[in-house]
Amino acid sequence: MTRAQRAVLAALAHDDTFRSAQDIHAQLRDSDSAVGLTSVYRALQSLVEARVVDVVRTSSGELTYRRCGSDEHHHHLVCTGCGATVEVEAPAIERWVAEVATEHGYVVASHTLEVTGTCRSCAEM
Amino acid sequence: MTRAQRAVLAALAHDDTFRSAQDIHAQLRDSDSAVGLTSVYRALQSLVEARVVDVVRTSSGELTYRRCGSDEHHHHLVCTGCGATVEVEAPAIERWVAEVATEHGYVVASHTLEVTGTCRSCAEM
DNA sequence: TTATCTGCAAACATTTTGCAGCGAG
DNA sequence: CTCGCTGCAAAATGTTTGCAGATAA
Repeated sequence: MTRAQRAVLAALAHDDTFRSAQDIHAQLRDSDSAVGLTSVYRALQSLVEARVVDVVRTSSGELTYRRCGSDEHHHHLVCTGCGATVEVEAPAIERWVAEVATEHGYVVASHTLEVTGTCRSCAEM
Repeated sequence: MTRAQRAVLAALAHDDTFRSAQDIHAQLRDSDSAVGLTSVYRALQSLVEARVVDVVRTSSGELTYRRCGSDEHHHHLVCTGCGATVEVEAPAIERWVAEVATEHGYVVASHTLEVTGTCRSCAEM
C-alpha cells in the first residue's frame, strides 16, 4: 500500500459519504499528508480494483468514492441532502434481473441500481 | 420543433440503439441535413426534456441517446455487442425500492437501474 | 541498482457557453 | 424589426497520461 493510498483511505475514513476525487484531494491539501491530484486518482483506481472502496457516478457524471463495508455485490441508498449512505443487498433484484434478461434472450454481464432520496434527519428540516 | 431537432430525430429513427451525441453529429455531417455539434446537444436536451428520447450514461461517462417507446418510467436491457435495447417496466422493482427506502427512513427521489449483457444473436457468435 | 511511486504540466474527451450572424414571422 | 435558432470558437469540467525526479527495496 502506497503513501497516497494510505492518505486517501484516511480521508475516506473521516466520514462515510460518497466523495469526489477532487474533494478528497482538497481535504488532503491542507493536511500534513498532502498528495497530488494525480496520485489521488491513481490511489482511488487501485482501491476500487481491490474492492476497498465503492465508486458511483453522480448524475452530473462525476465519479464519487466511499469506503465500502462488504465486498459482496450490493447497491446504495444515497441521501441527496447529507450524503449518508446505506448499503443494501438485494437478492430479489439479482433474481429479477436474471429472469427478465433470460426472458428476452439476454445473458447479463452487469447491472447497476442506485437509489437517491432524503434520509430521515434531512427530511425533518 | 427546430431544424436541428428534426435532423436528430431522423438520425435516431435510423436504428434504435443508444448513440452518443458525437456519433449522431458525425452521421449527420455527411448527410444533406448537417447540423452543428452544439445544436445536436441542444436538440437532444430538448428532446430528453420532452421525453421523446431516453438518455443513459455509459460506464465511461458518455451520455447516449435513443428514441424511446413510452413515456412511462422504464428501465433498459442493453446488449454490449450490438447495442440492441429492450425497454422493460418493472413494477416489482419500483415496489422493492420504495419498501427498502422506507425501511431505512428514506424518501425516494429517484432511482436508476440499467442492465447490460449479450443478446441472443450476439451470444451465438 | 532497479522497480515503483509521485506530481507537475499537458493532453484528452465530452459538454456547455459567449456571441455574432441568419432567417422566419 | 424582433426573436429565436444556429454554429464557430472558446471555456469549463473531470479525468488520464508523459515524463523526469524522488523514494524505497
